[in-house]
Amino acid sequence: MLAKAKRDRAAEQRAAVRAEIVEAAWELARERGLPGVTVRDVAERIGMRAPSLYTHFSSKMAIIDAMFGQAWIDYLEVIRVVDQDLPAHPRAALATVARTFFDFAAEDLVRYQLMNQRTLPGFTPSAESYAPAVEVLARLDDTLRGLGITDGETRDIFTSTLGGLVDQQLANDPTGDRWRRLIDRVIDMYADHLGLQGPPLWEQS
Amino acid sequence: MLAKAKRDRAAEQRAAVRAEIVEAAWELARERGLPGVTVRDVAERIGMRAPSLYTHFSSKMAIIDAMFGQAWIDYLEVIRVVDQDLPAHPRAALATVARTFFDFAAEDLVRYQLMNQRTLPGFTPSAESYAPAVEVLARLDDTLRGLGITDGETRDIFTSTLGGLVDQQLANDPTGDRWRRLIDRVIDMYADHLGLQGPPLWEQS
DNA sequence: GTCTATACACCGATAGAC
DNA sequence: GTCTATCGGTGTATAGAC
Repeated sequence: MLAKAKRDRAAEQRAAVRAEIVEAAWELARERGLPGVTVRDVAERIGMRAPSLYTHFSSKMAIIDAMFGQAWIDYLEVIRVVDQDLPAHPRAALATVARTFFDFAAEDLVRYQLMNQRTLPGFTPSAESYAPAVEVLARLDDTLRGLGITDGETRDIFTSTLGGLVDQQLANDPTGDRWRRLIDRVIDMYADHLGLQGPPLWEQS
Repeated sequence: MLAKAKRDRAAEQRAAVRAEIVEAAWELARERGLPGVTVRDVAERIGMRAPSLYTHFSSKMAIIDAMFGQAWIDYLEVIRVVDQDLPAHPRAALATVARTFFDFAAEDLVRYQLMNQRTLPGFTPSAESYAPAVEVLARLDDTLRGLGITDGETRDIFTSTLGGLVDQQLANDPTGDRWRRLIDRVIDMYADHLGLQGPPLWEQS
């Protein structure tokens, strides 16, 4: 029993150090982009030397992989909360889903690149890190099914249209809201295309 | 006169070498991604040593900048041809514009990343290299205006929706056509939203 | 587990001979 | 204009002392 408790404390300590490493890696990524994350600098930021990190991660890619997984887990937590009280109005529900995704993405360009774009040549997420991404998509499917959207192509149009707004925002106006302001119009356009009932979110002049 | 002719030949030679360098850089980028483009390897590919490249480009970034400019010039040439006989039917014209962009983008993932995404930390195109991109957007404005689309937001919806299809295609199904097949549906959705007349491109079952 | 020291490969860029 | 040689730096990763 004593031994058990001791092992648990050690495991907790190791997990804490791992989290500290990943957090430092995120800081560097935000400041200098994903390629700016180097083992040396991550170690320095938490008062370690580079070789010490290899006690906790087998390689730099393992650190990136942990960042990828954590980002999707963070988003999963966000939508778990949001999904609990989506508006009853279908268009408003779609707009809420869209705005939640948009804001999470726009909040952190580097995180979005890591999560959704193939920006790191050679990086492929591990099955473990990919799992929360799969769950996010499954939940989105559930939500859309609740609104009567069951067709795969129709779902693809939703995700790609939304992704397009995010991409343009991040690429061309990273600190503004030029494309965010279009969310309601785009949701109406999509809802009209589906024949979703209810008043439009956006009033054309 | 003789001196003039001699200078011209020298200038042509220099331009040819520059083009050769840029072409070799593209080959490397396609094979190994944009970060895989190194001055050494570009030089080796054309039978030179790395320092010799600095006779033709002041830095590696200058090479990337030339690649950026050339990519947009290439696309400009494509749409100059396509614009000459766009279909009379407005929806068909939109679909042609969309398919032209989509296919050019999907043809070369790395080129698309360089042209349209902020994937290289620290790279900002020079004014000269950016000029053809501006002209492409101006021509798109002309085309859309010809279809009665004059509002900036409405234009932004077109470009972002189209970009979204491309991004999803490249990120999730780079060799397939899962999102390309949605172009007609998406164009109809957009045209319906605008109140564009004419029969739909895509027949819902 | 963390450290120092270091290996090894690679990078962009420059100096100076030819 | 191209070369050889090299600088000063980067990177990931390992060996071995403590």
